[in-house]
Amino acid sequence: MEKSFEPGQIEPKWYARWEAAGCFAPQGDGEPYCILLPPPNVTGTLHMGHAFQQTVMDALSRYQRMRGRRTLWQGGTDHAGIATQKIVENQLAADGKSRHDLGREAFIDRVWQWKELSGSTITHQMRRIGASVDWSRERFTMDEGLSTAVRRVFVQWYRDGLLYRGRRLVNWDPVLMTAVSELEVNSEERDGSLWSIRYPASDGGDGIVVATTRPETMLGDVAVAVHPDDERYQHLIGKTLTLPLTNREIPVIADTYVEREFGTGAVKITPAHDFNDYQVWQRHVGSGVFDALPERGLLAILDKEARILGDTLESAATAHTVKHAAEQAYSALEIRELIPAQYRGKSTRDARRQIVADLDARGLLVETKKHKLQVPISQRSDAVIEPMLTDQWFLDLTSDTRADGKPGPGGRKAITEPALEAVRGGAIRFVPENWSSTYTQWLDNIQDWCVSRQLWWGHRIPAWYDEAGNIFVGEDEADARAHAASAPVGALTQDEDVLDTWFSSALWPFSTMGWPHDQPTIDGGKVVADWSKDQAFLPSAVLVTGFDIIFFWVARMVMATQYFTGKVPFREVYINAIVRDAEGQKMSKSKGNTIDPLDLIDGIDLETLVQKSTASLLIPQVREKVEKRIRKDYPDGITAVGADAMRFTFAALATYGRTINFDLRRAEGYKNFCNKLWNAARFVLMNCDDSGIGKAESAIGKAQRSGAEIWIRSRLAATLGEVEAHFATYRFDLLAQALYEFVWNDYCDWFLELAKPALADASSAQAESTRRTLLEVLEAVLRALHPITPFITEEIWHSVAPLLALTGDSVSVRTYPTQAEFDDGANVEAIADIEWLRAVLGGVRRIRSEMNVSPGKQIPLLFAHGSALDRSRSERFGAQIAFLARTESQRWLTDGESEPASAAAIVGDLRVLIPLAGLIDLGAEKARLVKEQKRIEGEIAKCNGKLASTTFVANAPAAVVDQERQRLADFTSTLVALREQAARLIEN
RNA sequence: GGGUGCUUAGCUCAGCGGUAGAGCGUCGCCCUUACAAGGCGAGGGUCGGGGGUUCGAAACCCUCAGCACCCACCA
Repeated sequence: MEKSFEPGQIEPKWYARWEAAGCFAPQGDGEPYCILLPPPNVTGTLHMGHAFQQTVMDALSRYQRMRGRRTLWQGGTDHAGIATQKIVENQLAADGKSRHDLGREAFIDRVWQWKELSGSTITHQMRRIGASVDWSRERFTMDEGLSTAVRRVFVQWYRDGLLYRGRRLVNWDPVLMTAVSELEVNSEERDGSLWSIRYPASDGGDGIVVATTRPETMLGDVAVAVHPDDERYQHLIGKTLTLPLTNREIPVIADTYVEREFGTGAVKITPAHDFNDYQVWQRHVGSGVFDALPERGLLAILDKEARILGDTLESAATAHTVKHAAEQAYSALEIRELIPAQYRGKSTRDARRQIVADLDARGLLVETKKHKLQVPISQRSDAVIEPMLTDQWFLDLTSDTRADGKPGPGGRKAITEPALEAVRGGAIRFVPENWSSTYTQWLDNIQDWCVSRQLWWGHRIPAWYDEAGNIFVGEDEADARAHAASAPVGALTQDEDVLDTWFSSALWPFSTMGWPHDQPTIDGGKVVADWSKDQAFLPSAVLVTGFDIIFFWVARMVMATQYFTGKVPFREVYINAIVRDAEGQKMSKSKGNTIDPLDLIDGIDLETLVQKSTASLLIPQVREKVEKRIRKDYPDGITAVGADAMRFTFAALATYGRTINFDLRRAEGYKNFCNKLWNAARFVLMNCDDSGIGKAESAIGKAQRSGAEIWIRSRLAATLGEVEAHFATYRFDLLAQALYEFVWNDYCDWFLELAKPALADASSAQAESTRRTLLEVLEAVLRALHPITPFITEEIWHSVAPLLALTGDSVSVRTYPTQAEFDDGANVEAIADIEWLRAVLGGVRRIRSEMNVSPGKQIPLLFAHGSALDRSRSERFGAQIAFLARTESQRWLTDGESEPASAAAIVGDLRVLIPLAGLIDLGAEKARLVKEQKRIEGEIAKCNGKLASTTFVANAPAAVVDQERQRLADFTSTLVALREQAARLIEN
């Protein structure tokens, strides 16, 4: 073995071997265990959050695989509709082109090329991380099988009356030119203005002053609302006002939605461009108020680029389909009556400026003041979202009855309720548990899901329209015709839109398992899934994911999977923390605080890192800022720590907390741990090579084990027990810590050191037994660590296993060690022995350190007082004490022999003496004893305080009281001994 | 406005009713034959403030303060 651990030299070869040997395919006939990889978006490369999550999933997969479960880690990637389309559009934009220049087909081809590139980058990264995904089953949300599932689901939901097409107010992104769901909209505070505008009464009175942040939408106003109890406006309720700049009359309505204290207490109602107004309008439809203009209440005054409608519509040539043409024609006719010509075709911004100016000119602008307002922002484009009335497809999640009026349950009962019940009833469990309330609260307040997107990249909606605008839904055109209630008028044209990317993600738990095919799914000549067999992996065991997609993905998977398979998609949802940088800041490219997991594994020099981090940044100021930050944060670049150390770091940071702050220094610390393990293995191998230890014929039995061996085995058993418990509760931090402490503090610091004297006479029975324990414990540790650090453990294991004559798999560590393997029952004495030894050595070392006795200096040691057990222990561990305490001699004080002036360590009744002669300063030792006395006196005072309390003695459990008494007794005898020693020094 | 977390050593975080812990950092002494990416030793905290429950509280309850995040319709 090399002298130090070089991850770069061992990691690459192992992954290739595992994969070639098919190690990651489900094997055996154990109980199935499945983890679904949240498919990464094919938008670029994986970041630290992915690496963290995948480390957790990989650790679980490898652990269960080693425990004999028939394990599948199902992997793949997601087409990520908007995000991916945008990346490719940006690439085109660099050449001054738009997707329309290429046309739909050519553009999609281009996106596929990008998908191949990005997808392979991602899978390469995952391999470097060590992810044990079964690549033979890798899927992509737009591959053939999954696309079939998408169509099947769409059609089925449609036929069950749960998917409907409707003209509704949706969140429109005017930059990306598509609808988005409410989840894709964030609210941000922005500086704006609040304008107060007078709407004169129709009868010539003063009318009402309304306050608005969006004056340009006034052209679409259908009413002004006031609070029903507002005395100021009582006389106007039911009357009409004249909408300024137009000749329209609009009613004053009363609605409790209005806050009397805000603004003027009067709100303009624009149902086509505001969600609240839409609801107010709906409440008053049919109340008689709107009879004069029922339809206009729904008319959008803005087009899809958020410009005031009008003349632009004349060139409706941009309409790509019958559907769009019809929609726009519908709007165009009536809207022309609504909108004065001078505002048509203007952007919201320009229209606002002009309308405010015009109002001011007519003396109707009462006041303009600064105002902070919450603005809806598109997550994808940062554009200000425009609520817009359009035709979209929705999944009904709210009604009790079918949308199409046929008998059957509606969305709430058919889809939402079962999803709530799954969590309430415990069929699905969140870890940590409190996330379940986040989930249920969202589902309780869910809205219908807008599933259509005006994009090209994605699953095209399987709906067709005839020339009369009738809808035909089917898995393909023929199917759609076959299921039609009446024959289509003229030719059919397929819907231009695609589905929300989360639509296919929602099906991931069963679409990847071959649903709905009865026959195996073949891709590229190989079977990737077979529903008849693979549904055994449903429900999967655990979903590992971030809380940011509980709504987007987790809830929707539950809804879809239950609806179509009758099963929950997973039994547990482990919500992992979000990875932040060392200062707790979100990682983002524009901040320059992202780290590519591969750069942490392989290392990267500063200049390359700067170049890489700034390459994709287009704004010079951002570029400069990022460069500055990187030069400050990583003055020497990033040192290579290897995949194992990175993984161990992630495990150690995986607490139940919500965020983890990733600190590079932590990773360097765990690289040292890997090195420690490596060197421990070197030591063991140096001592055990060719010794024949562990061969089947070896006669070494339990009886010959030394106290140290029994002790380390019992410590290992305890550690394995802890690890098992922590795996069950997803406490990777505690698990990593338990293993770290065992390897470093118990095995390396103590057992290896204790083994050295035992190995001195290589041919002795003691040496033989020790070698066997060294090997057995090391081998078990390697297996125990394997799920977290697979590469280094695999590498070392192949050197260690043959020495134990293990006939294990030639490719990989395969079974997980159990507590029972090392739990030898009664070992109380051995443990007490080692504790004694550690106390003796600790005492001597402290004296050496505090008295400034050079660590290399050999010292004489005297034992005094002690019991027969102390005497026996000092004899049994004489060699270890000599080695670890560097003694030149050890002996017991004989009866009647006077004790020389010494520094003393007190261990129970025993006193371990180091004679002063020339070695130790008398004054310093006195001071040391006094200090120690003070500490003990403090402890004694605490014990006495407790025991003096009658309520404590009366009420505390007997065991606690006894423990306290024992502590008092121990401290007291130690104090006595310390005092005696101090007195003896003074005599001298 | 509603909700969920967090506040423990210089930093990052475990502990969640019975002697305050870990890693990193700091300070000594050491190249001791696996490892200086190391060894040995040391220092460092009235567990955010204030109440309460209890024999006993960092932990349980109440309250205040600060921080973070999620949801929500003040135009």
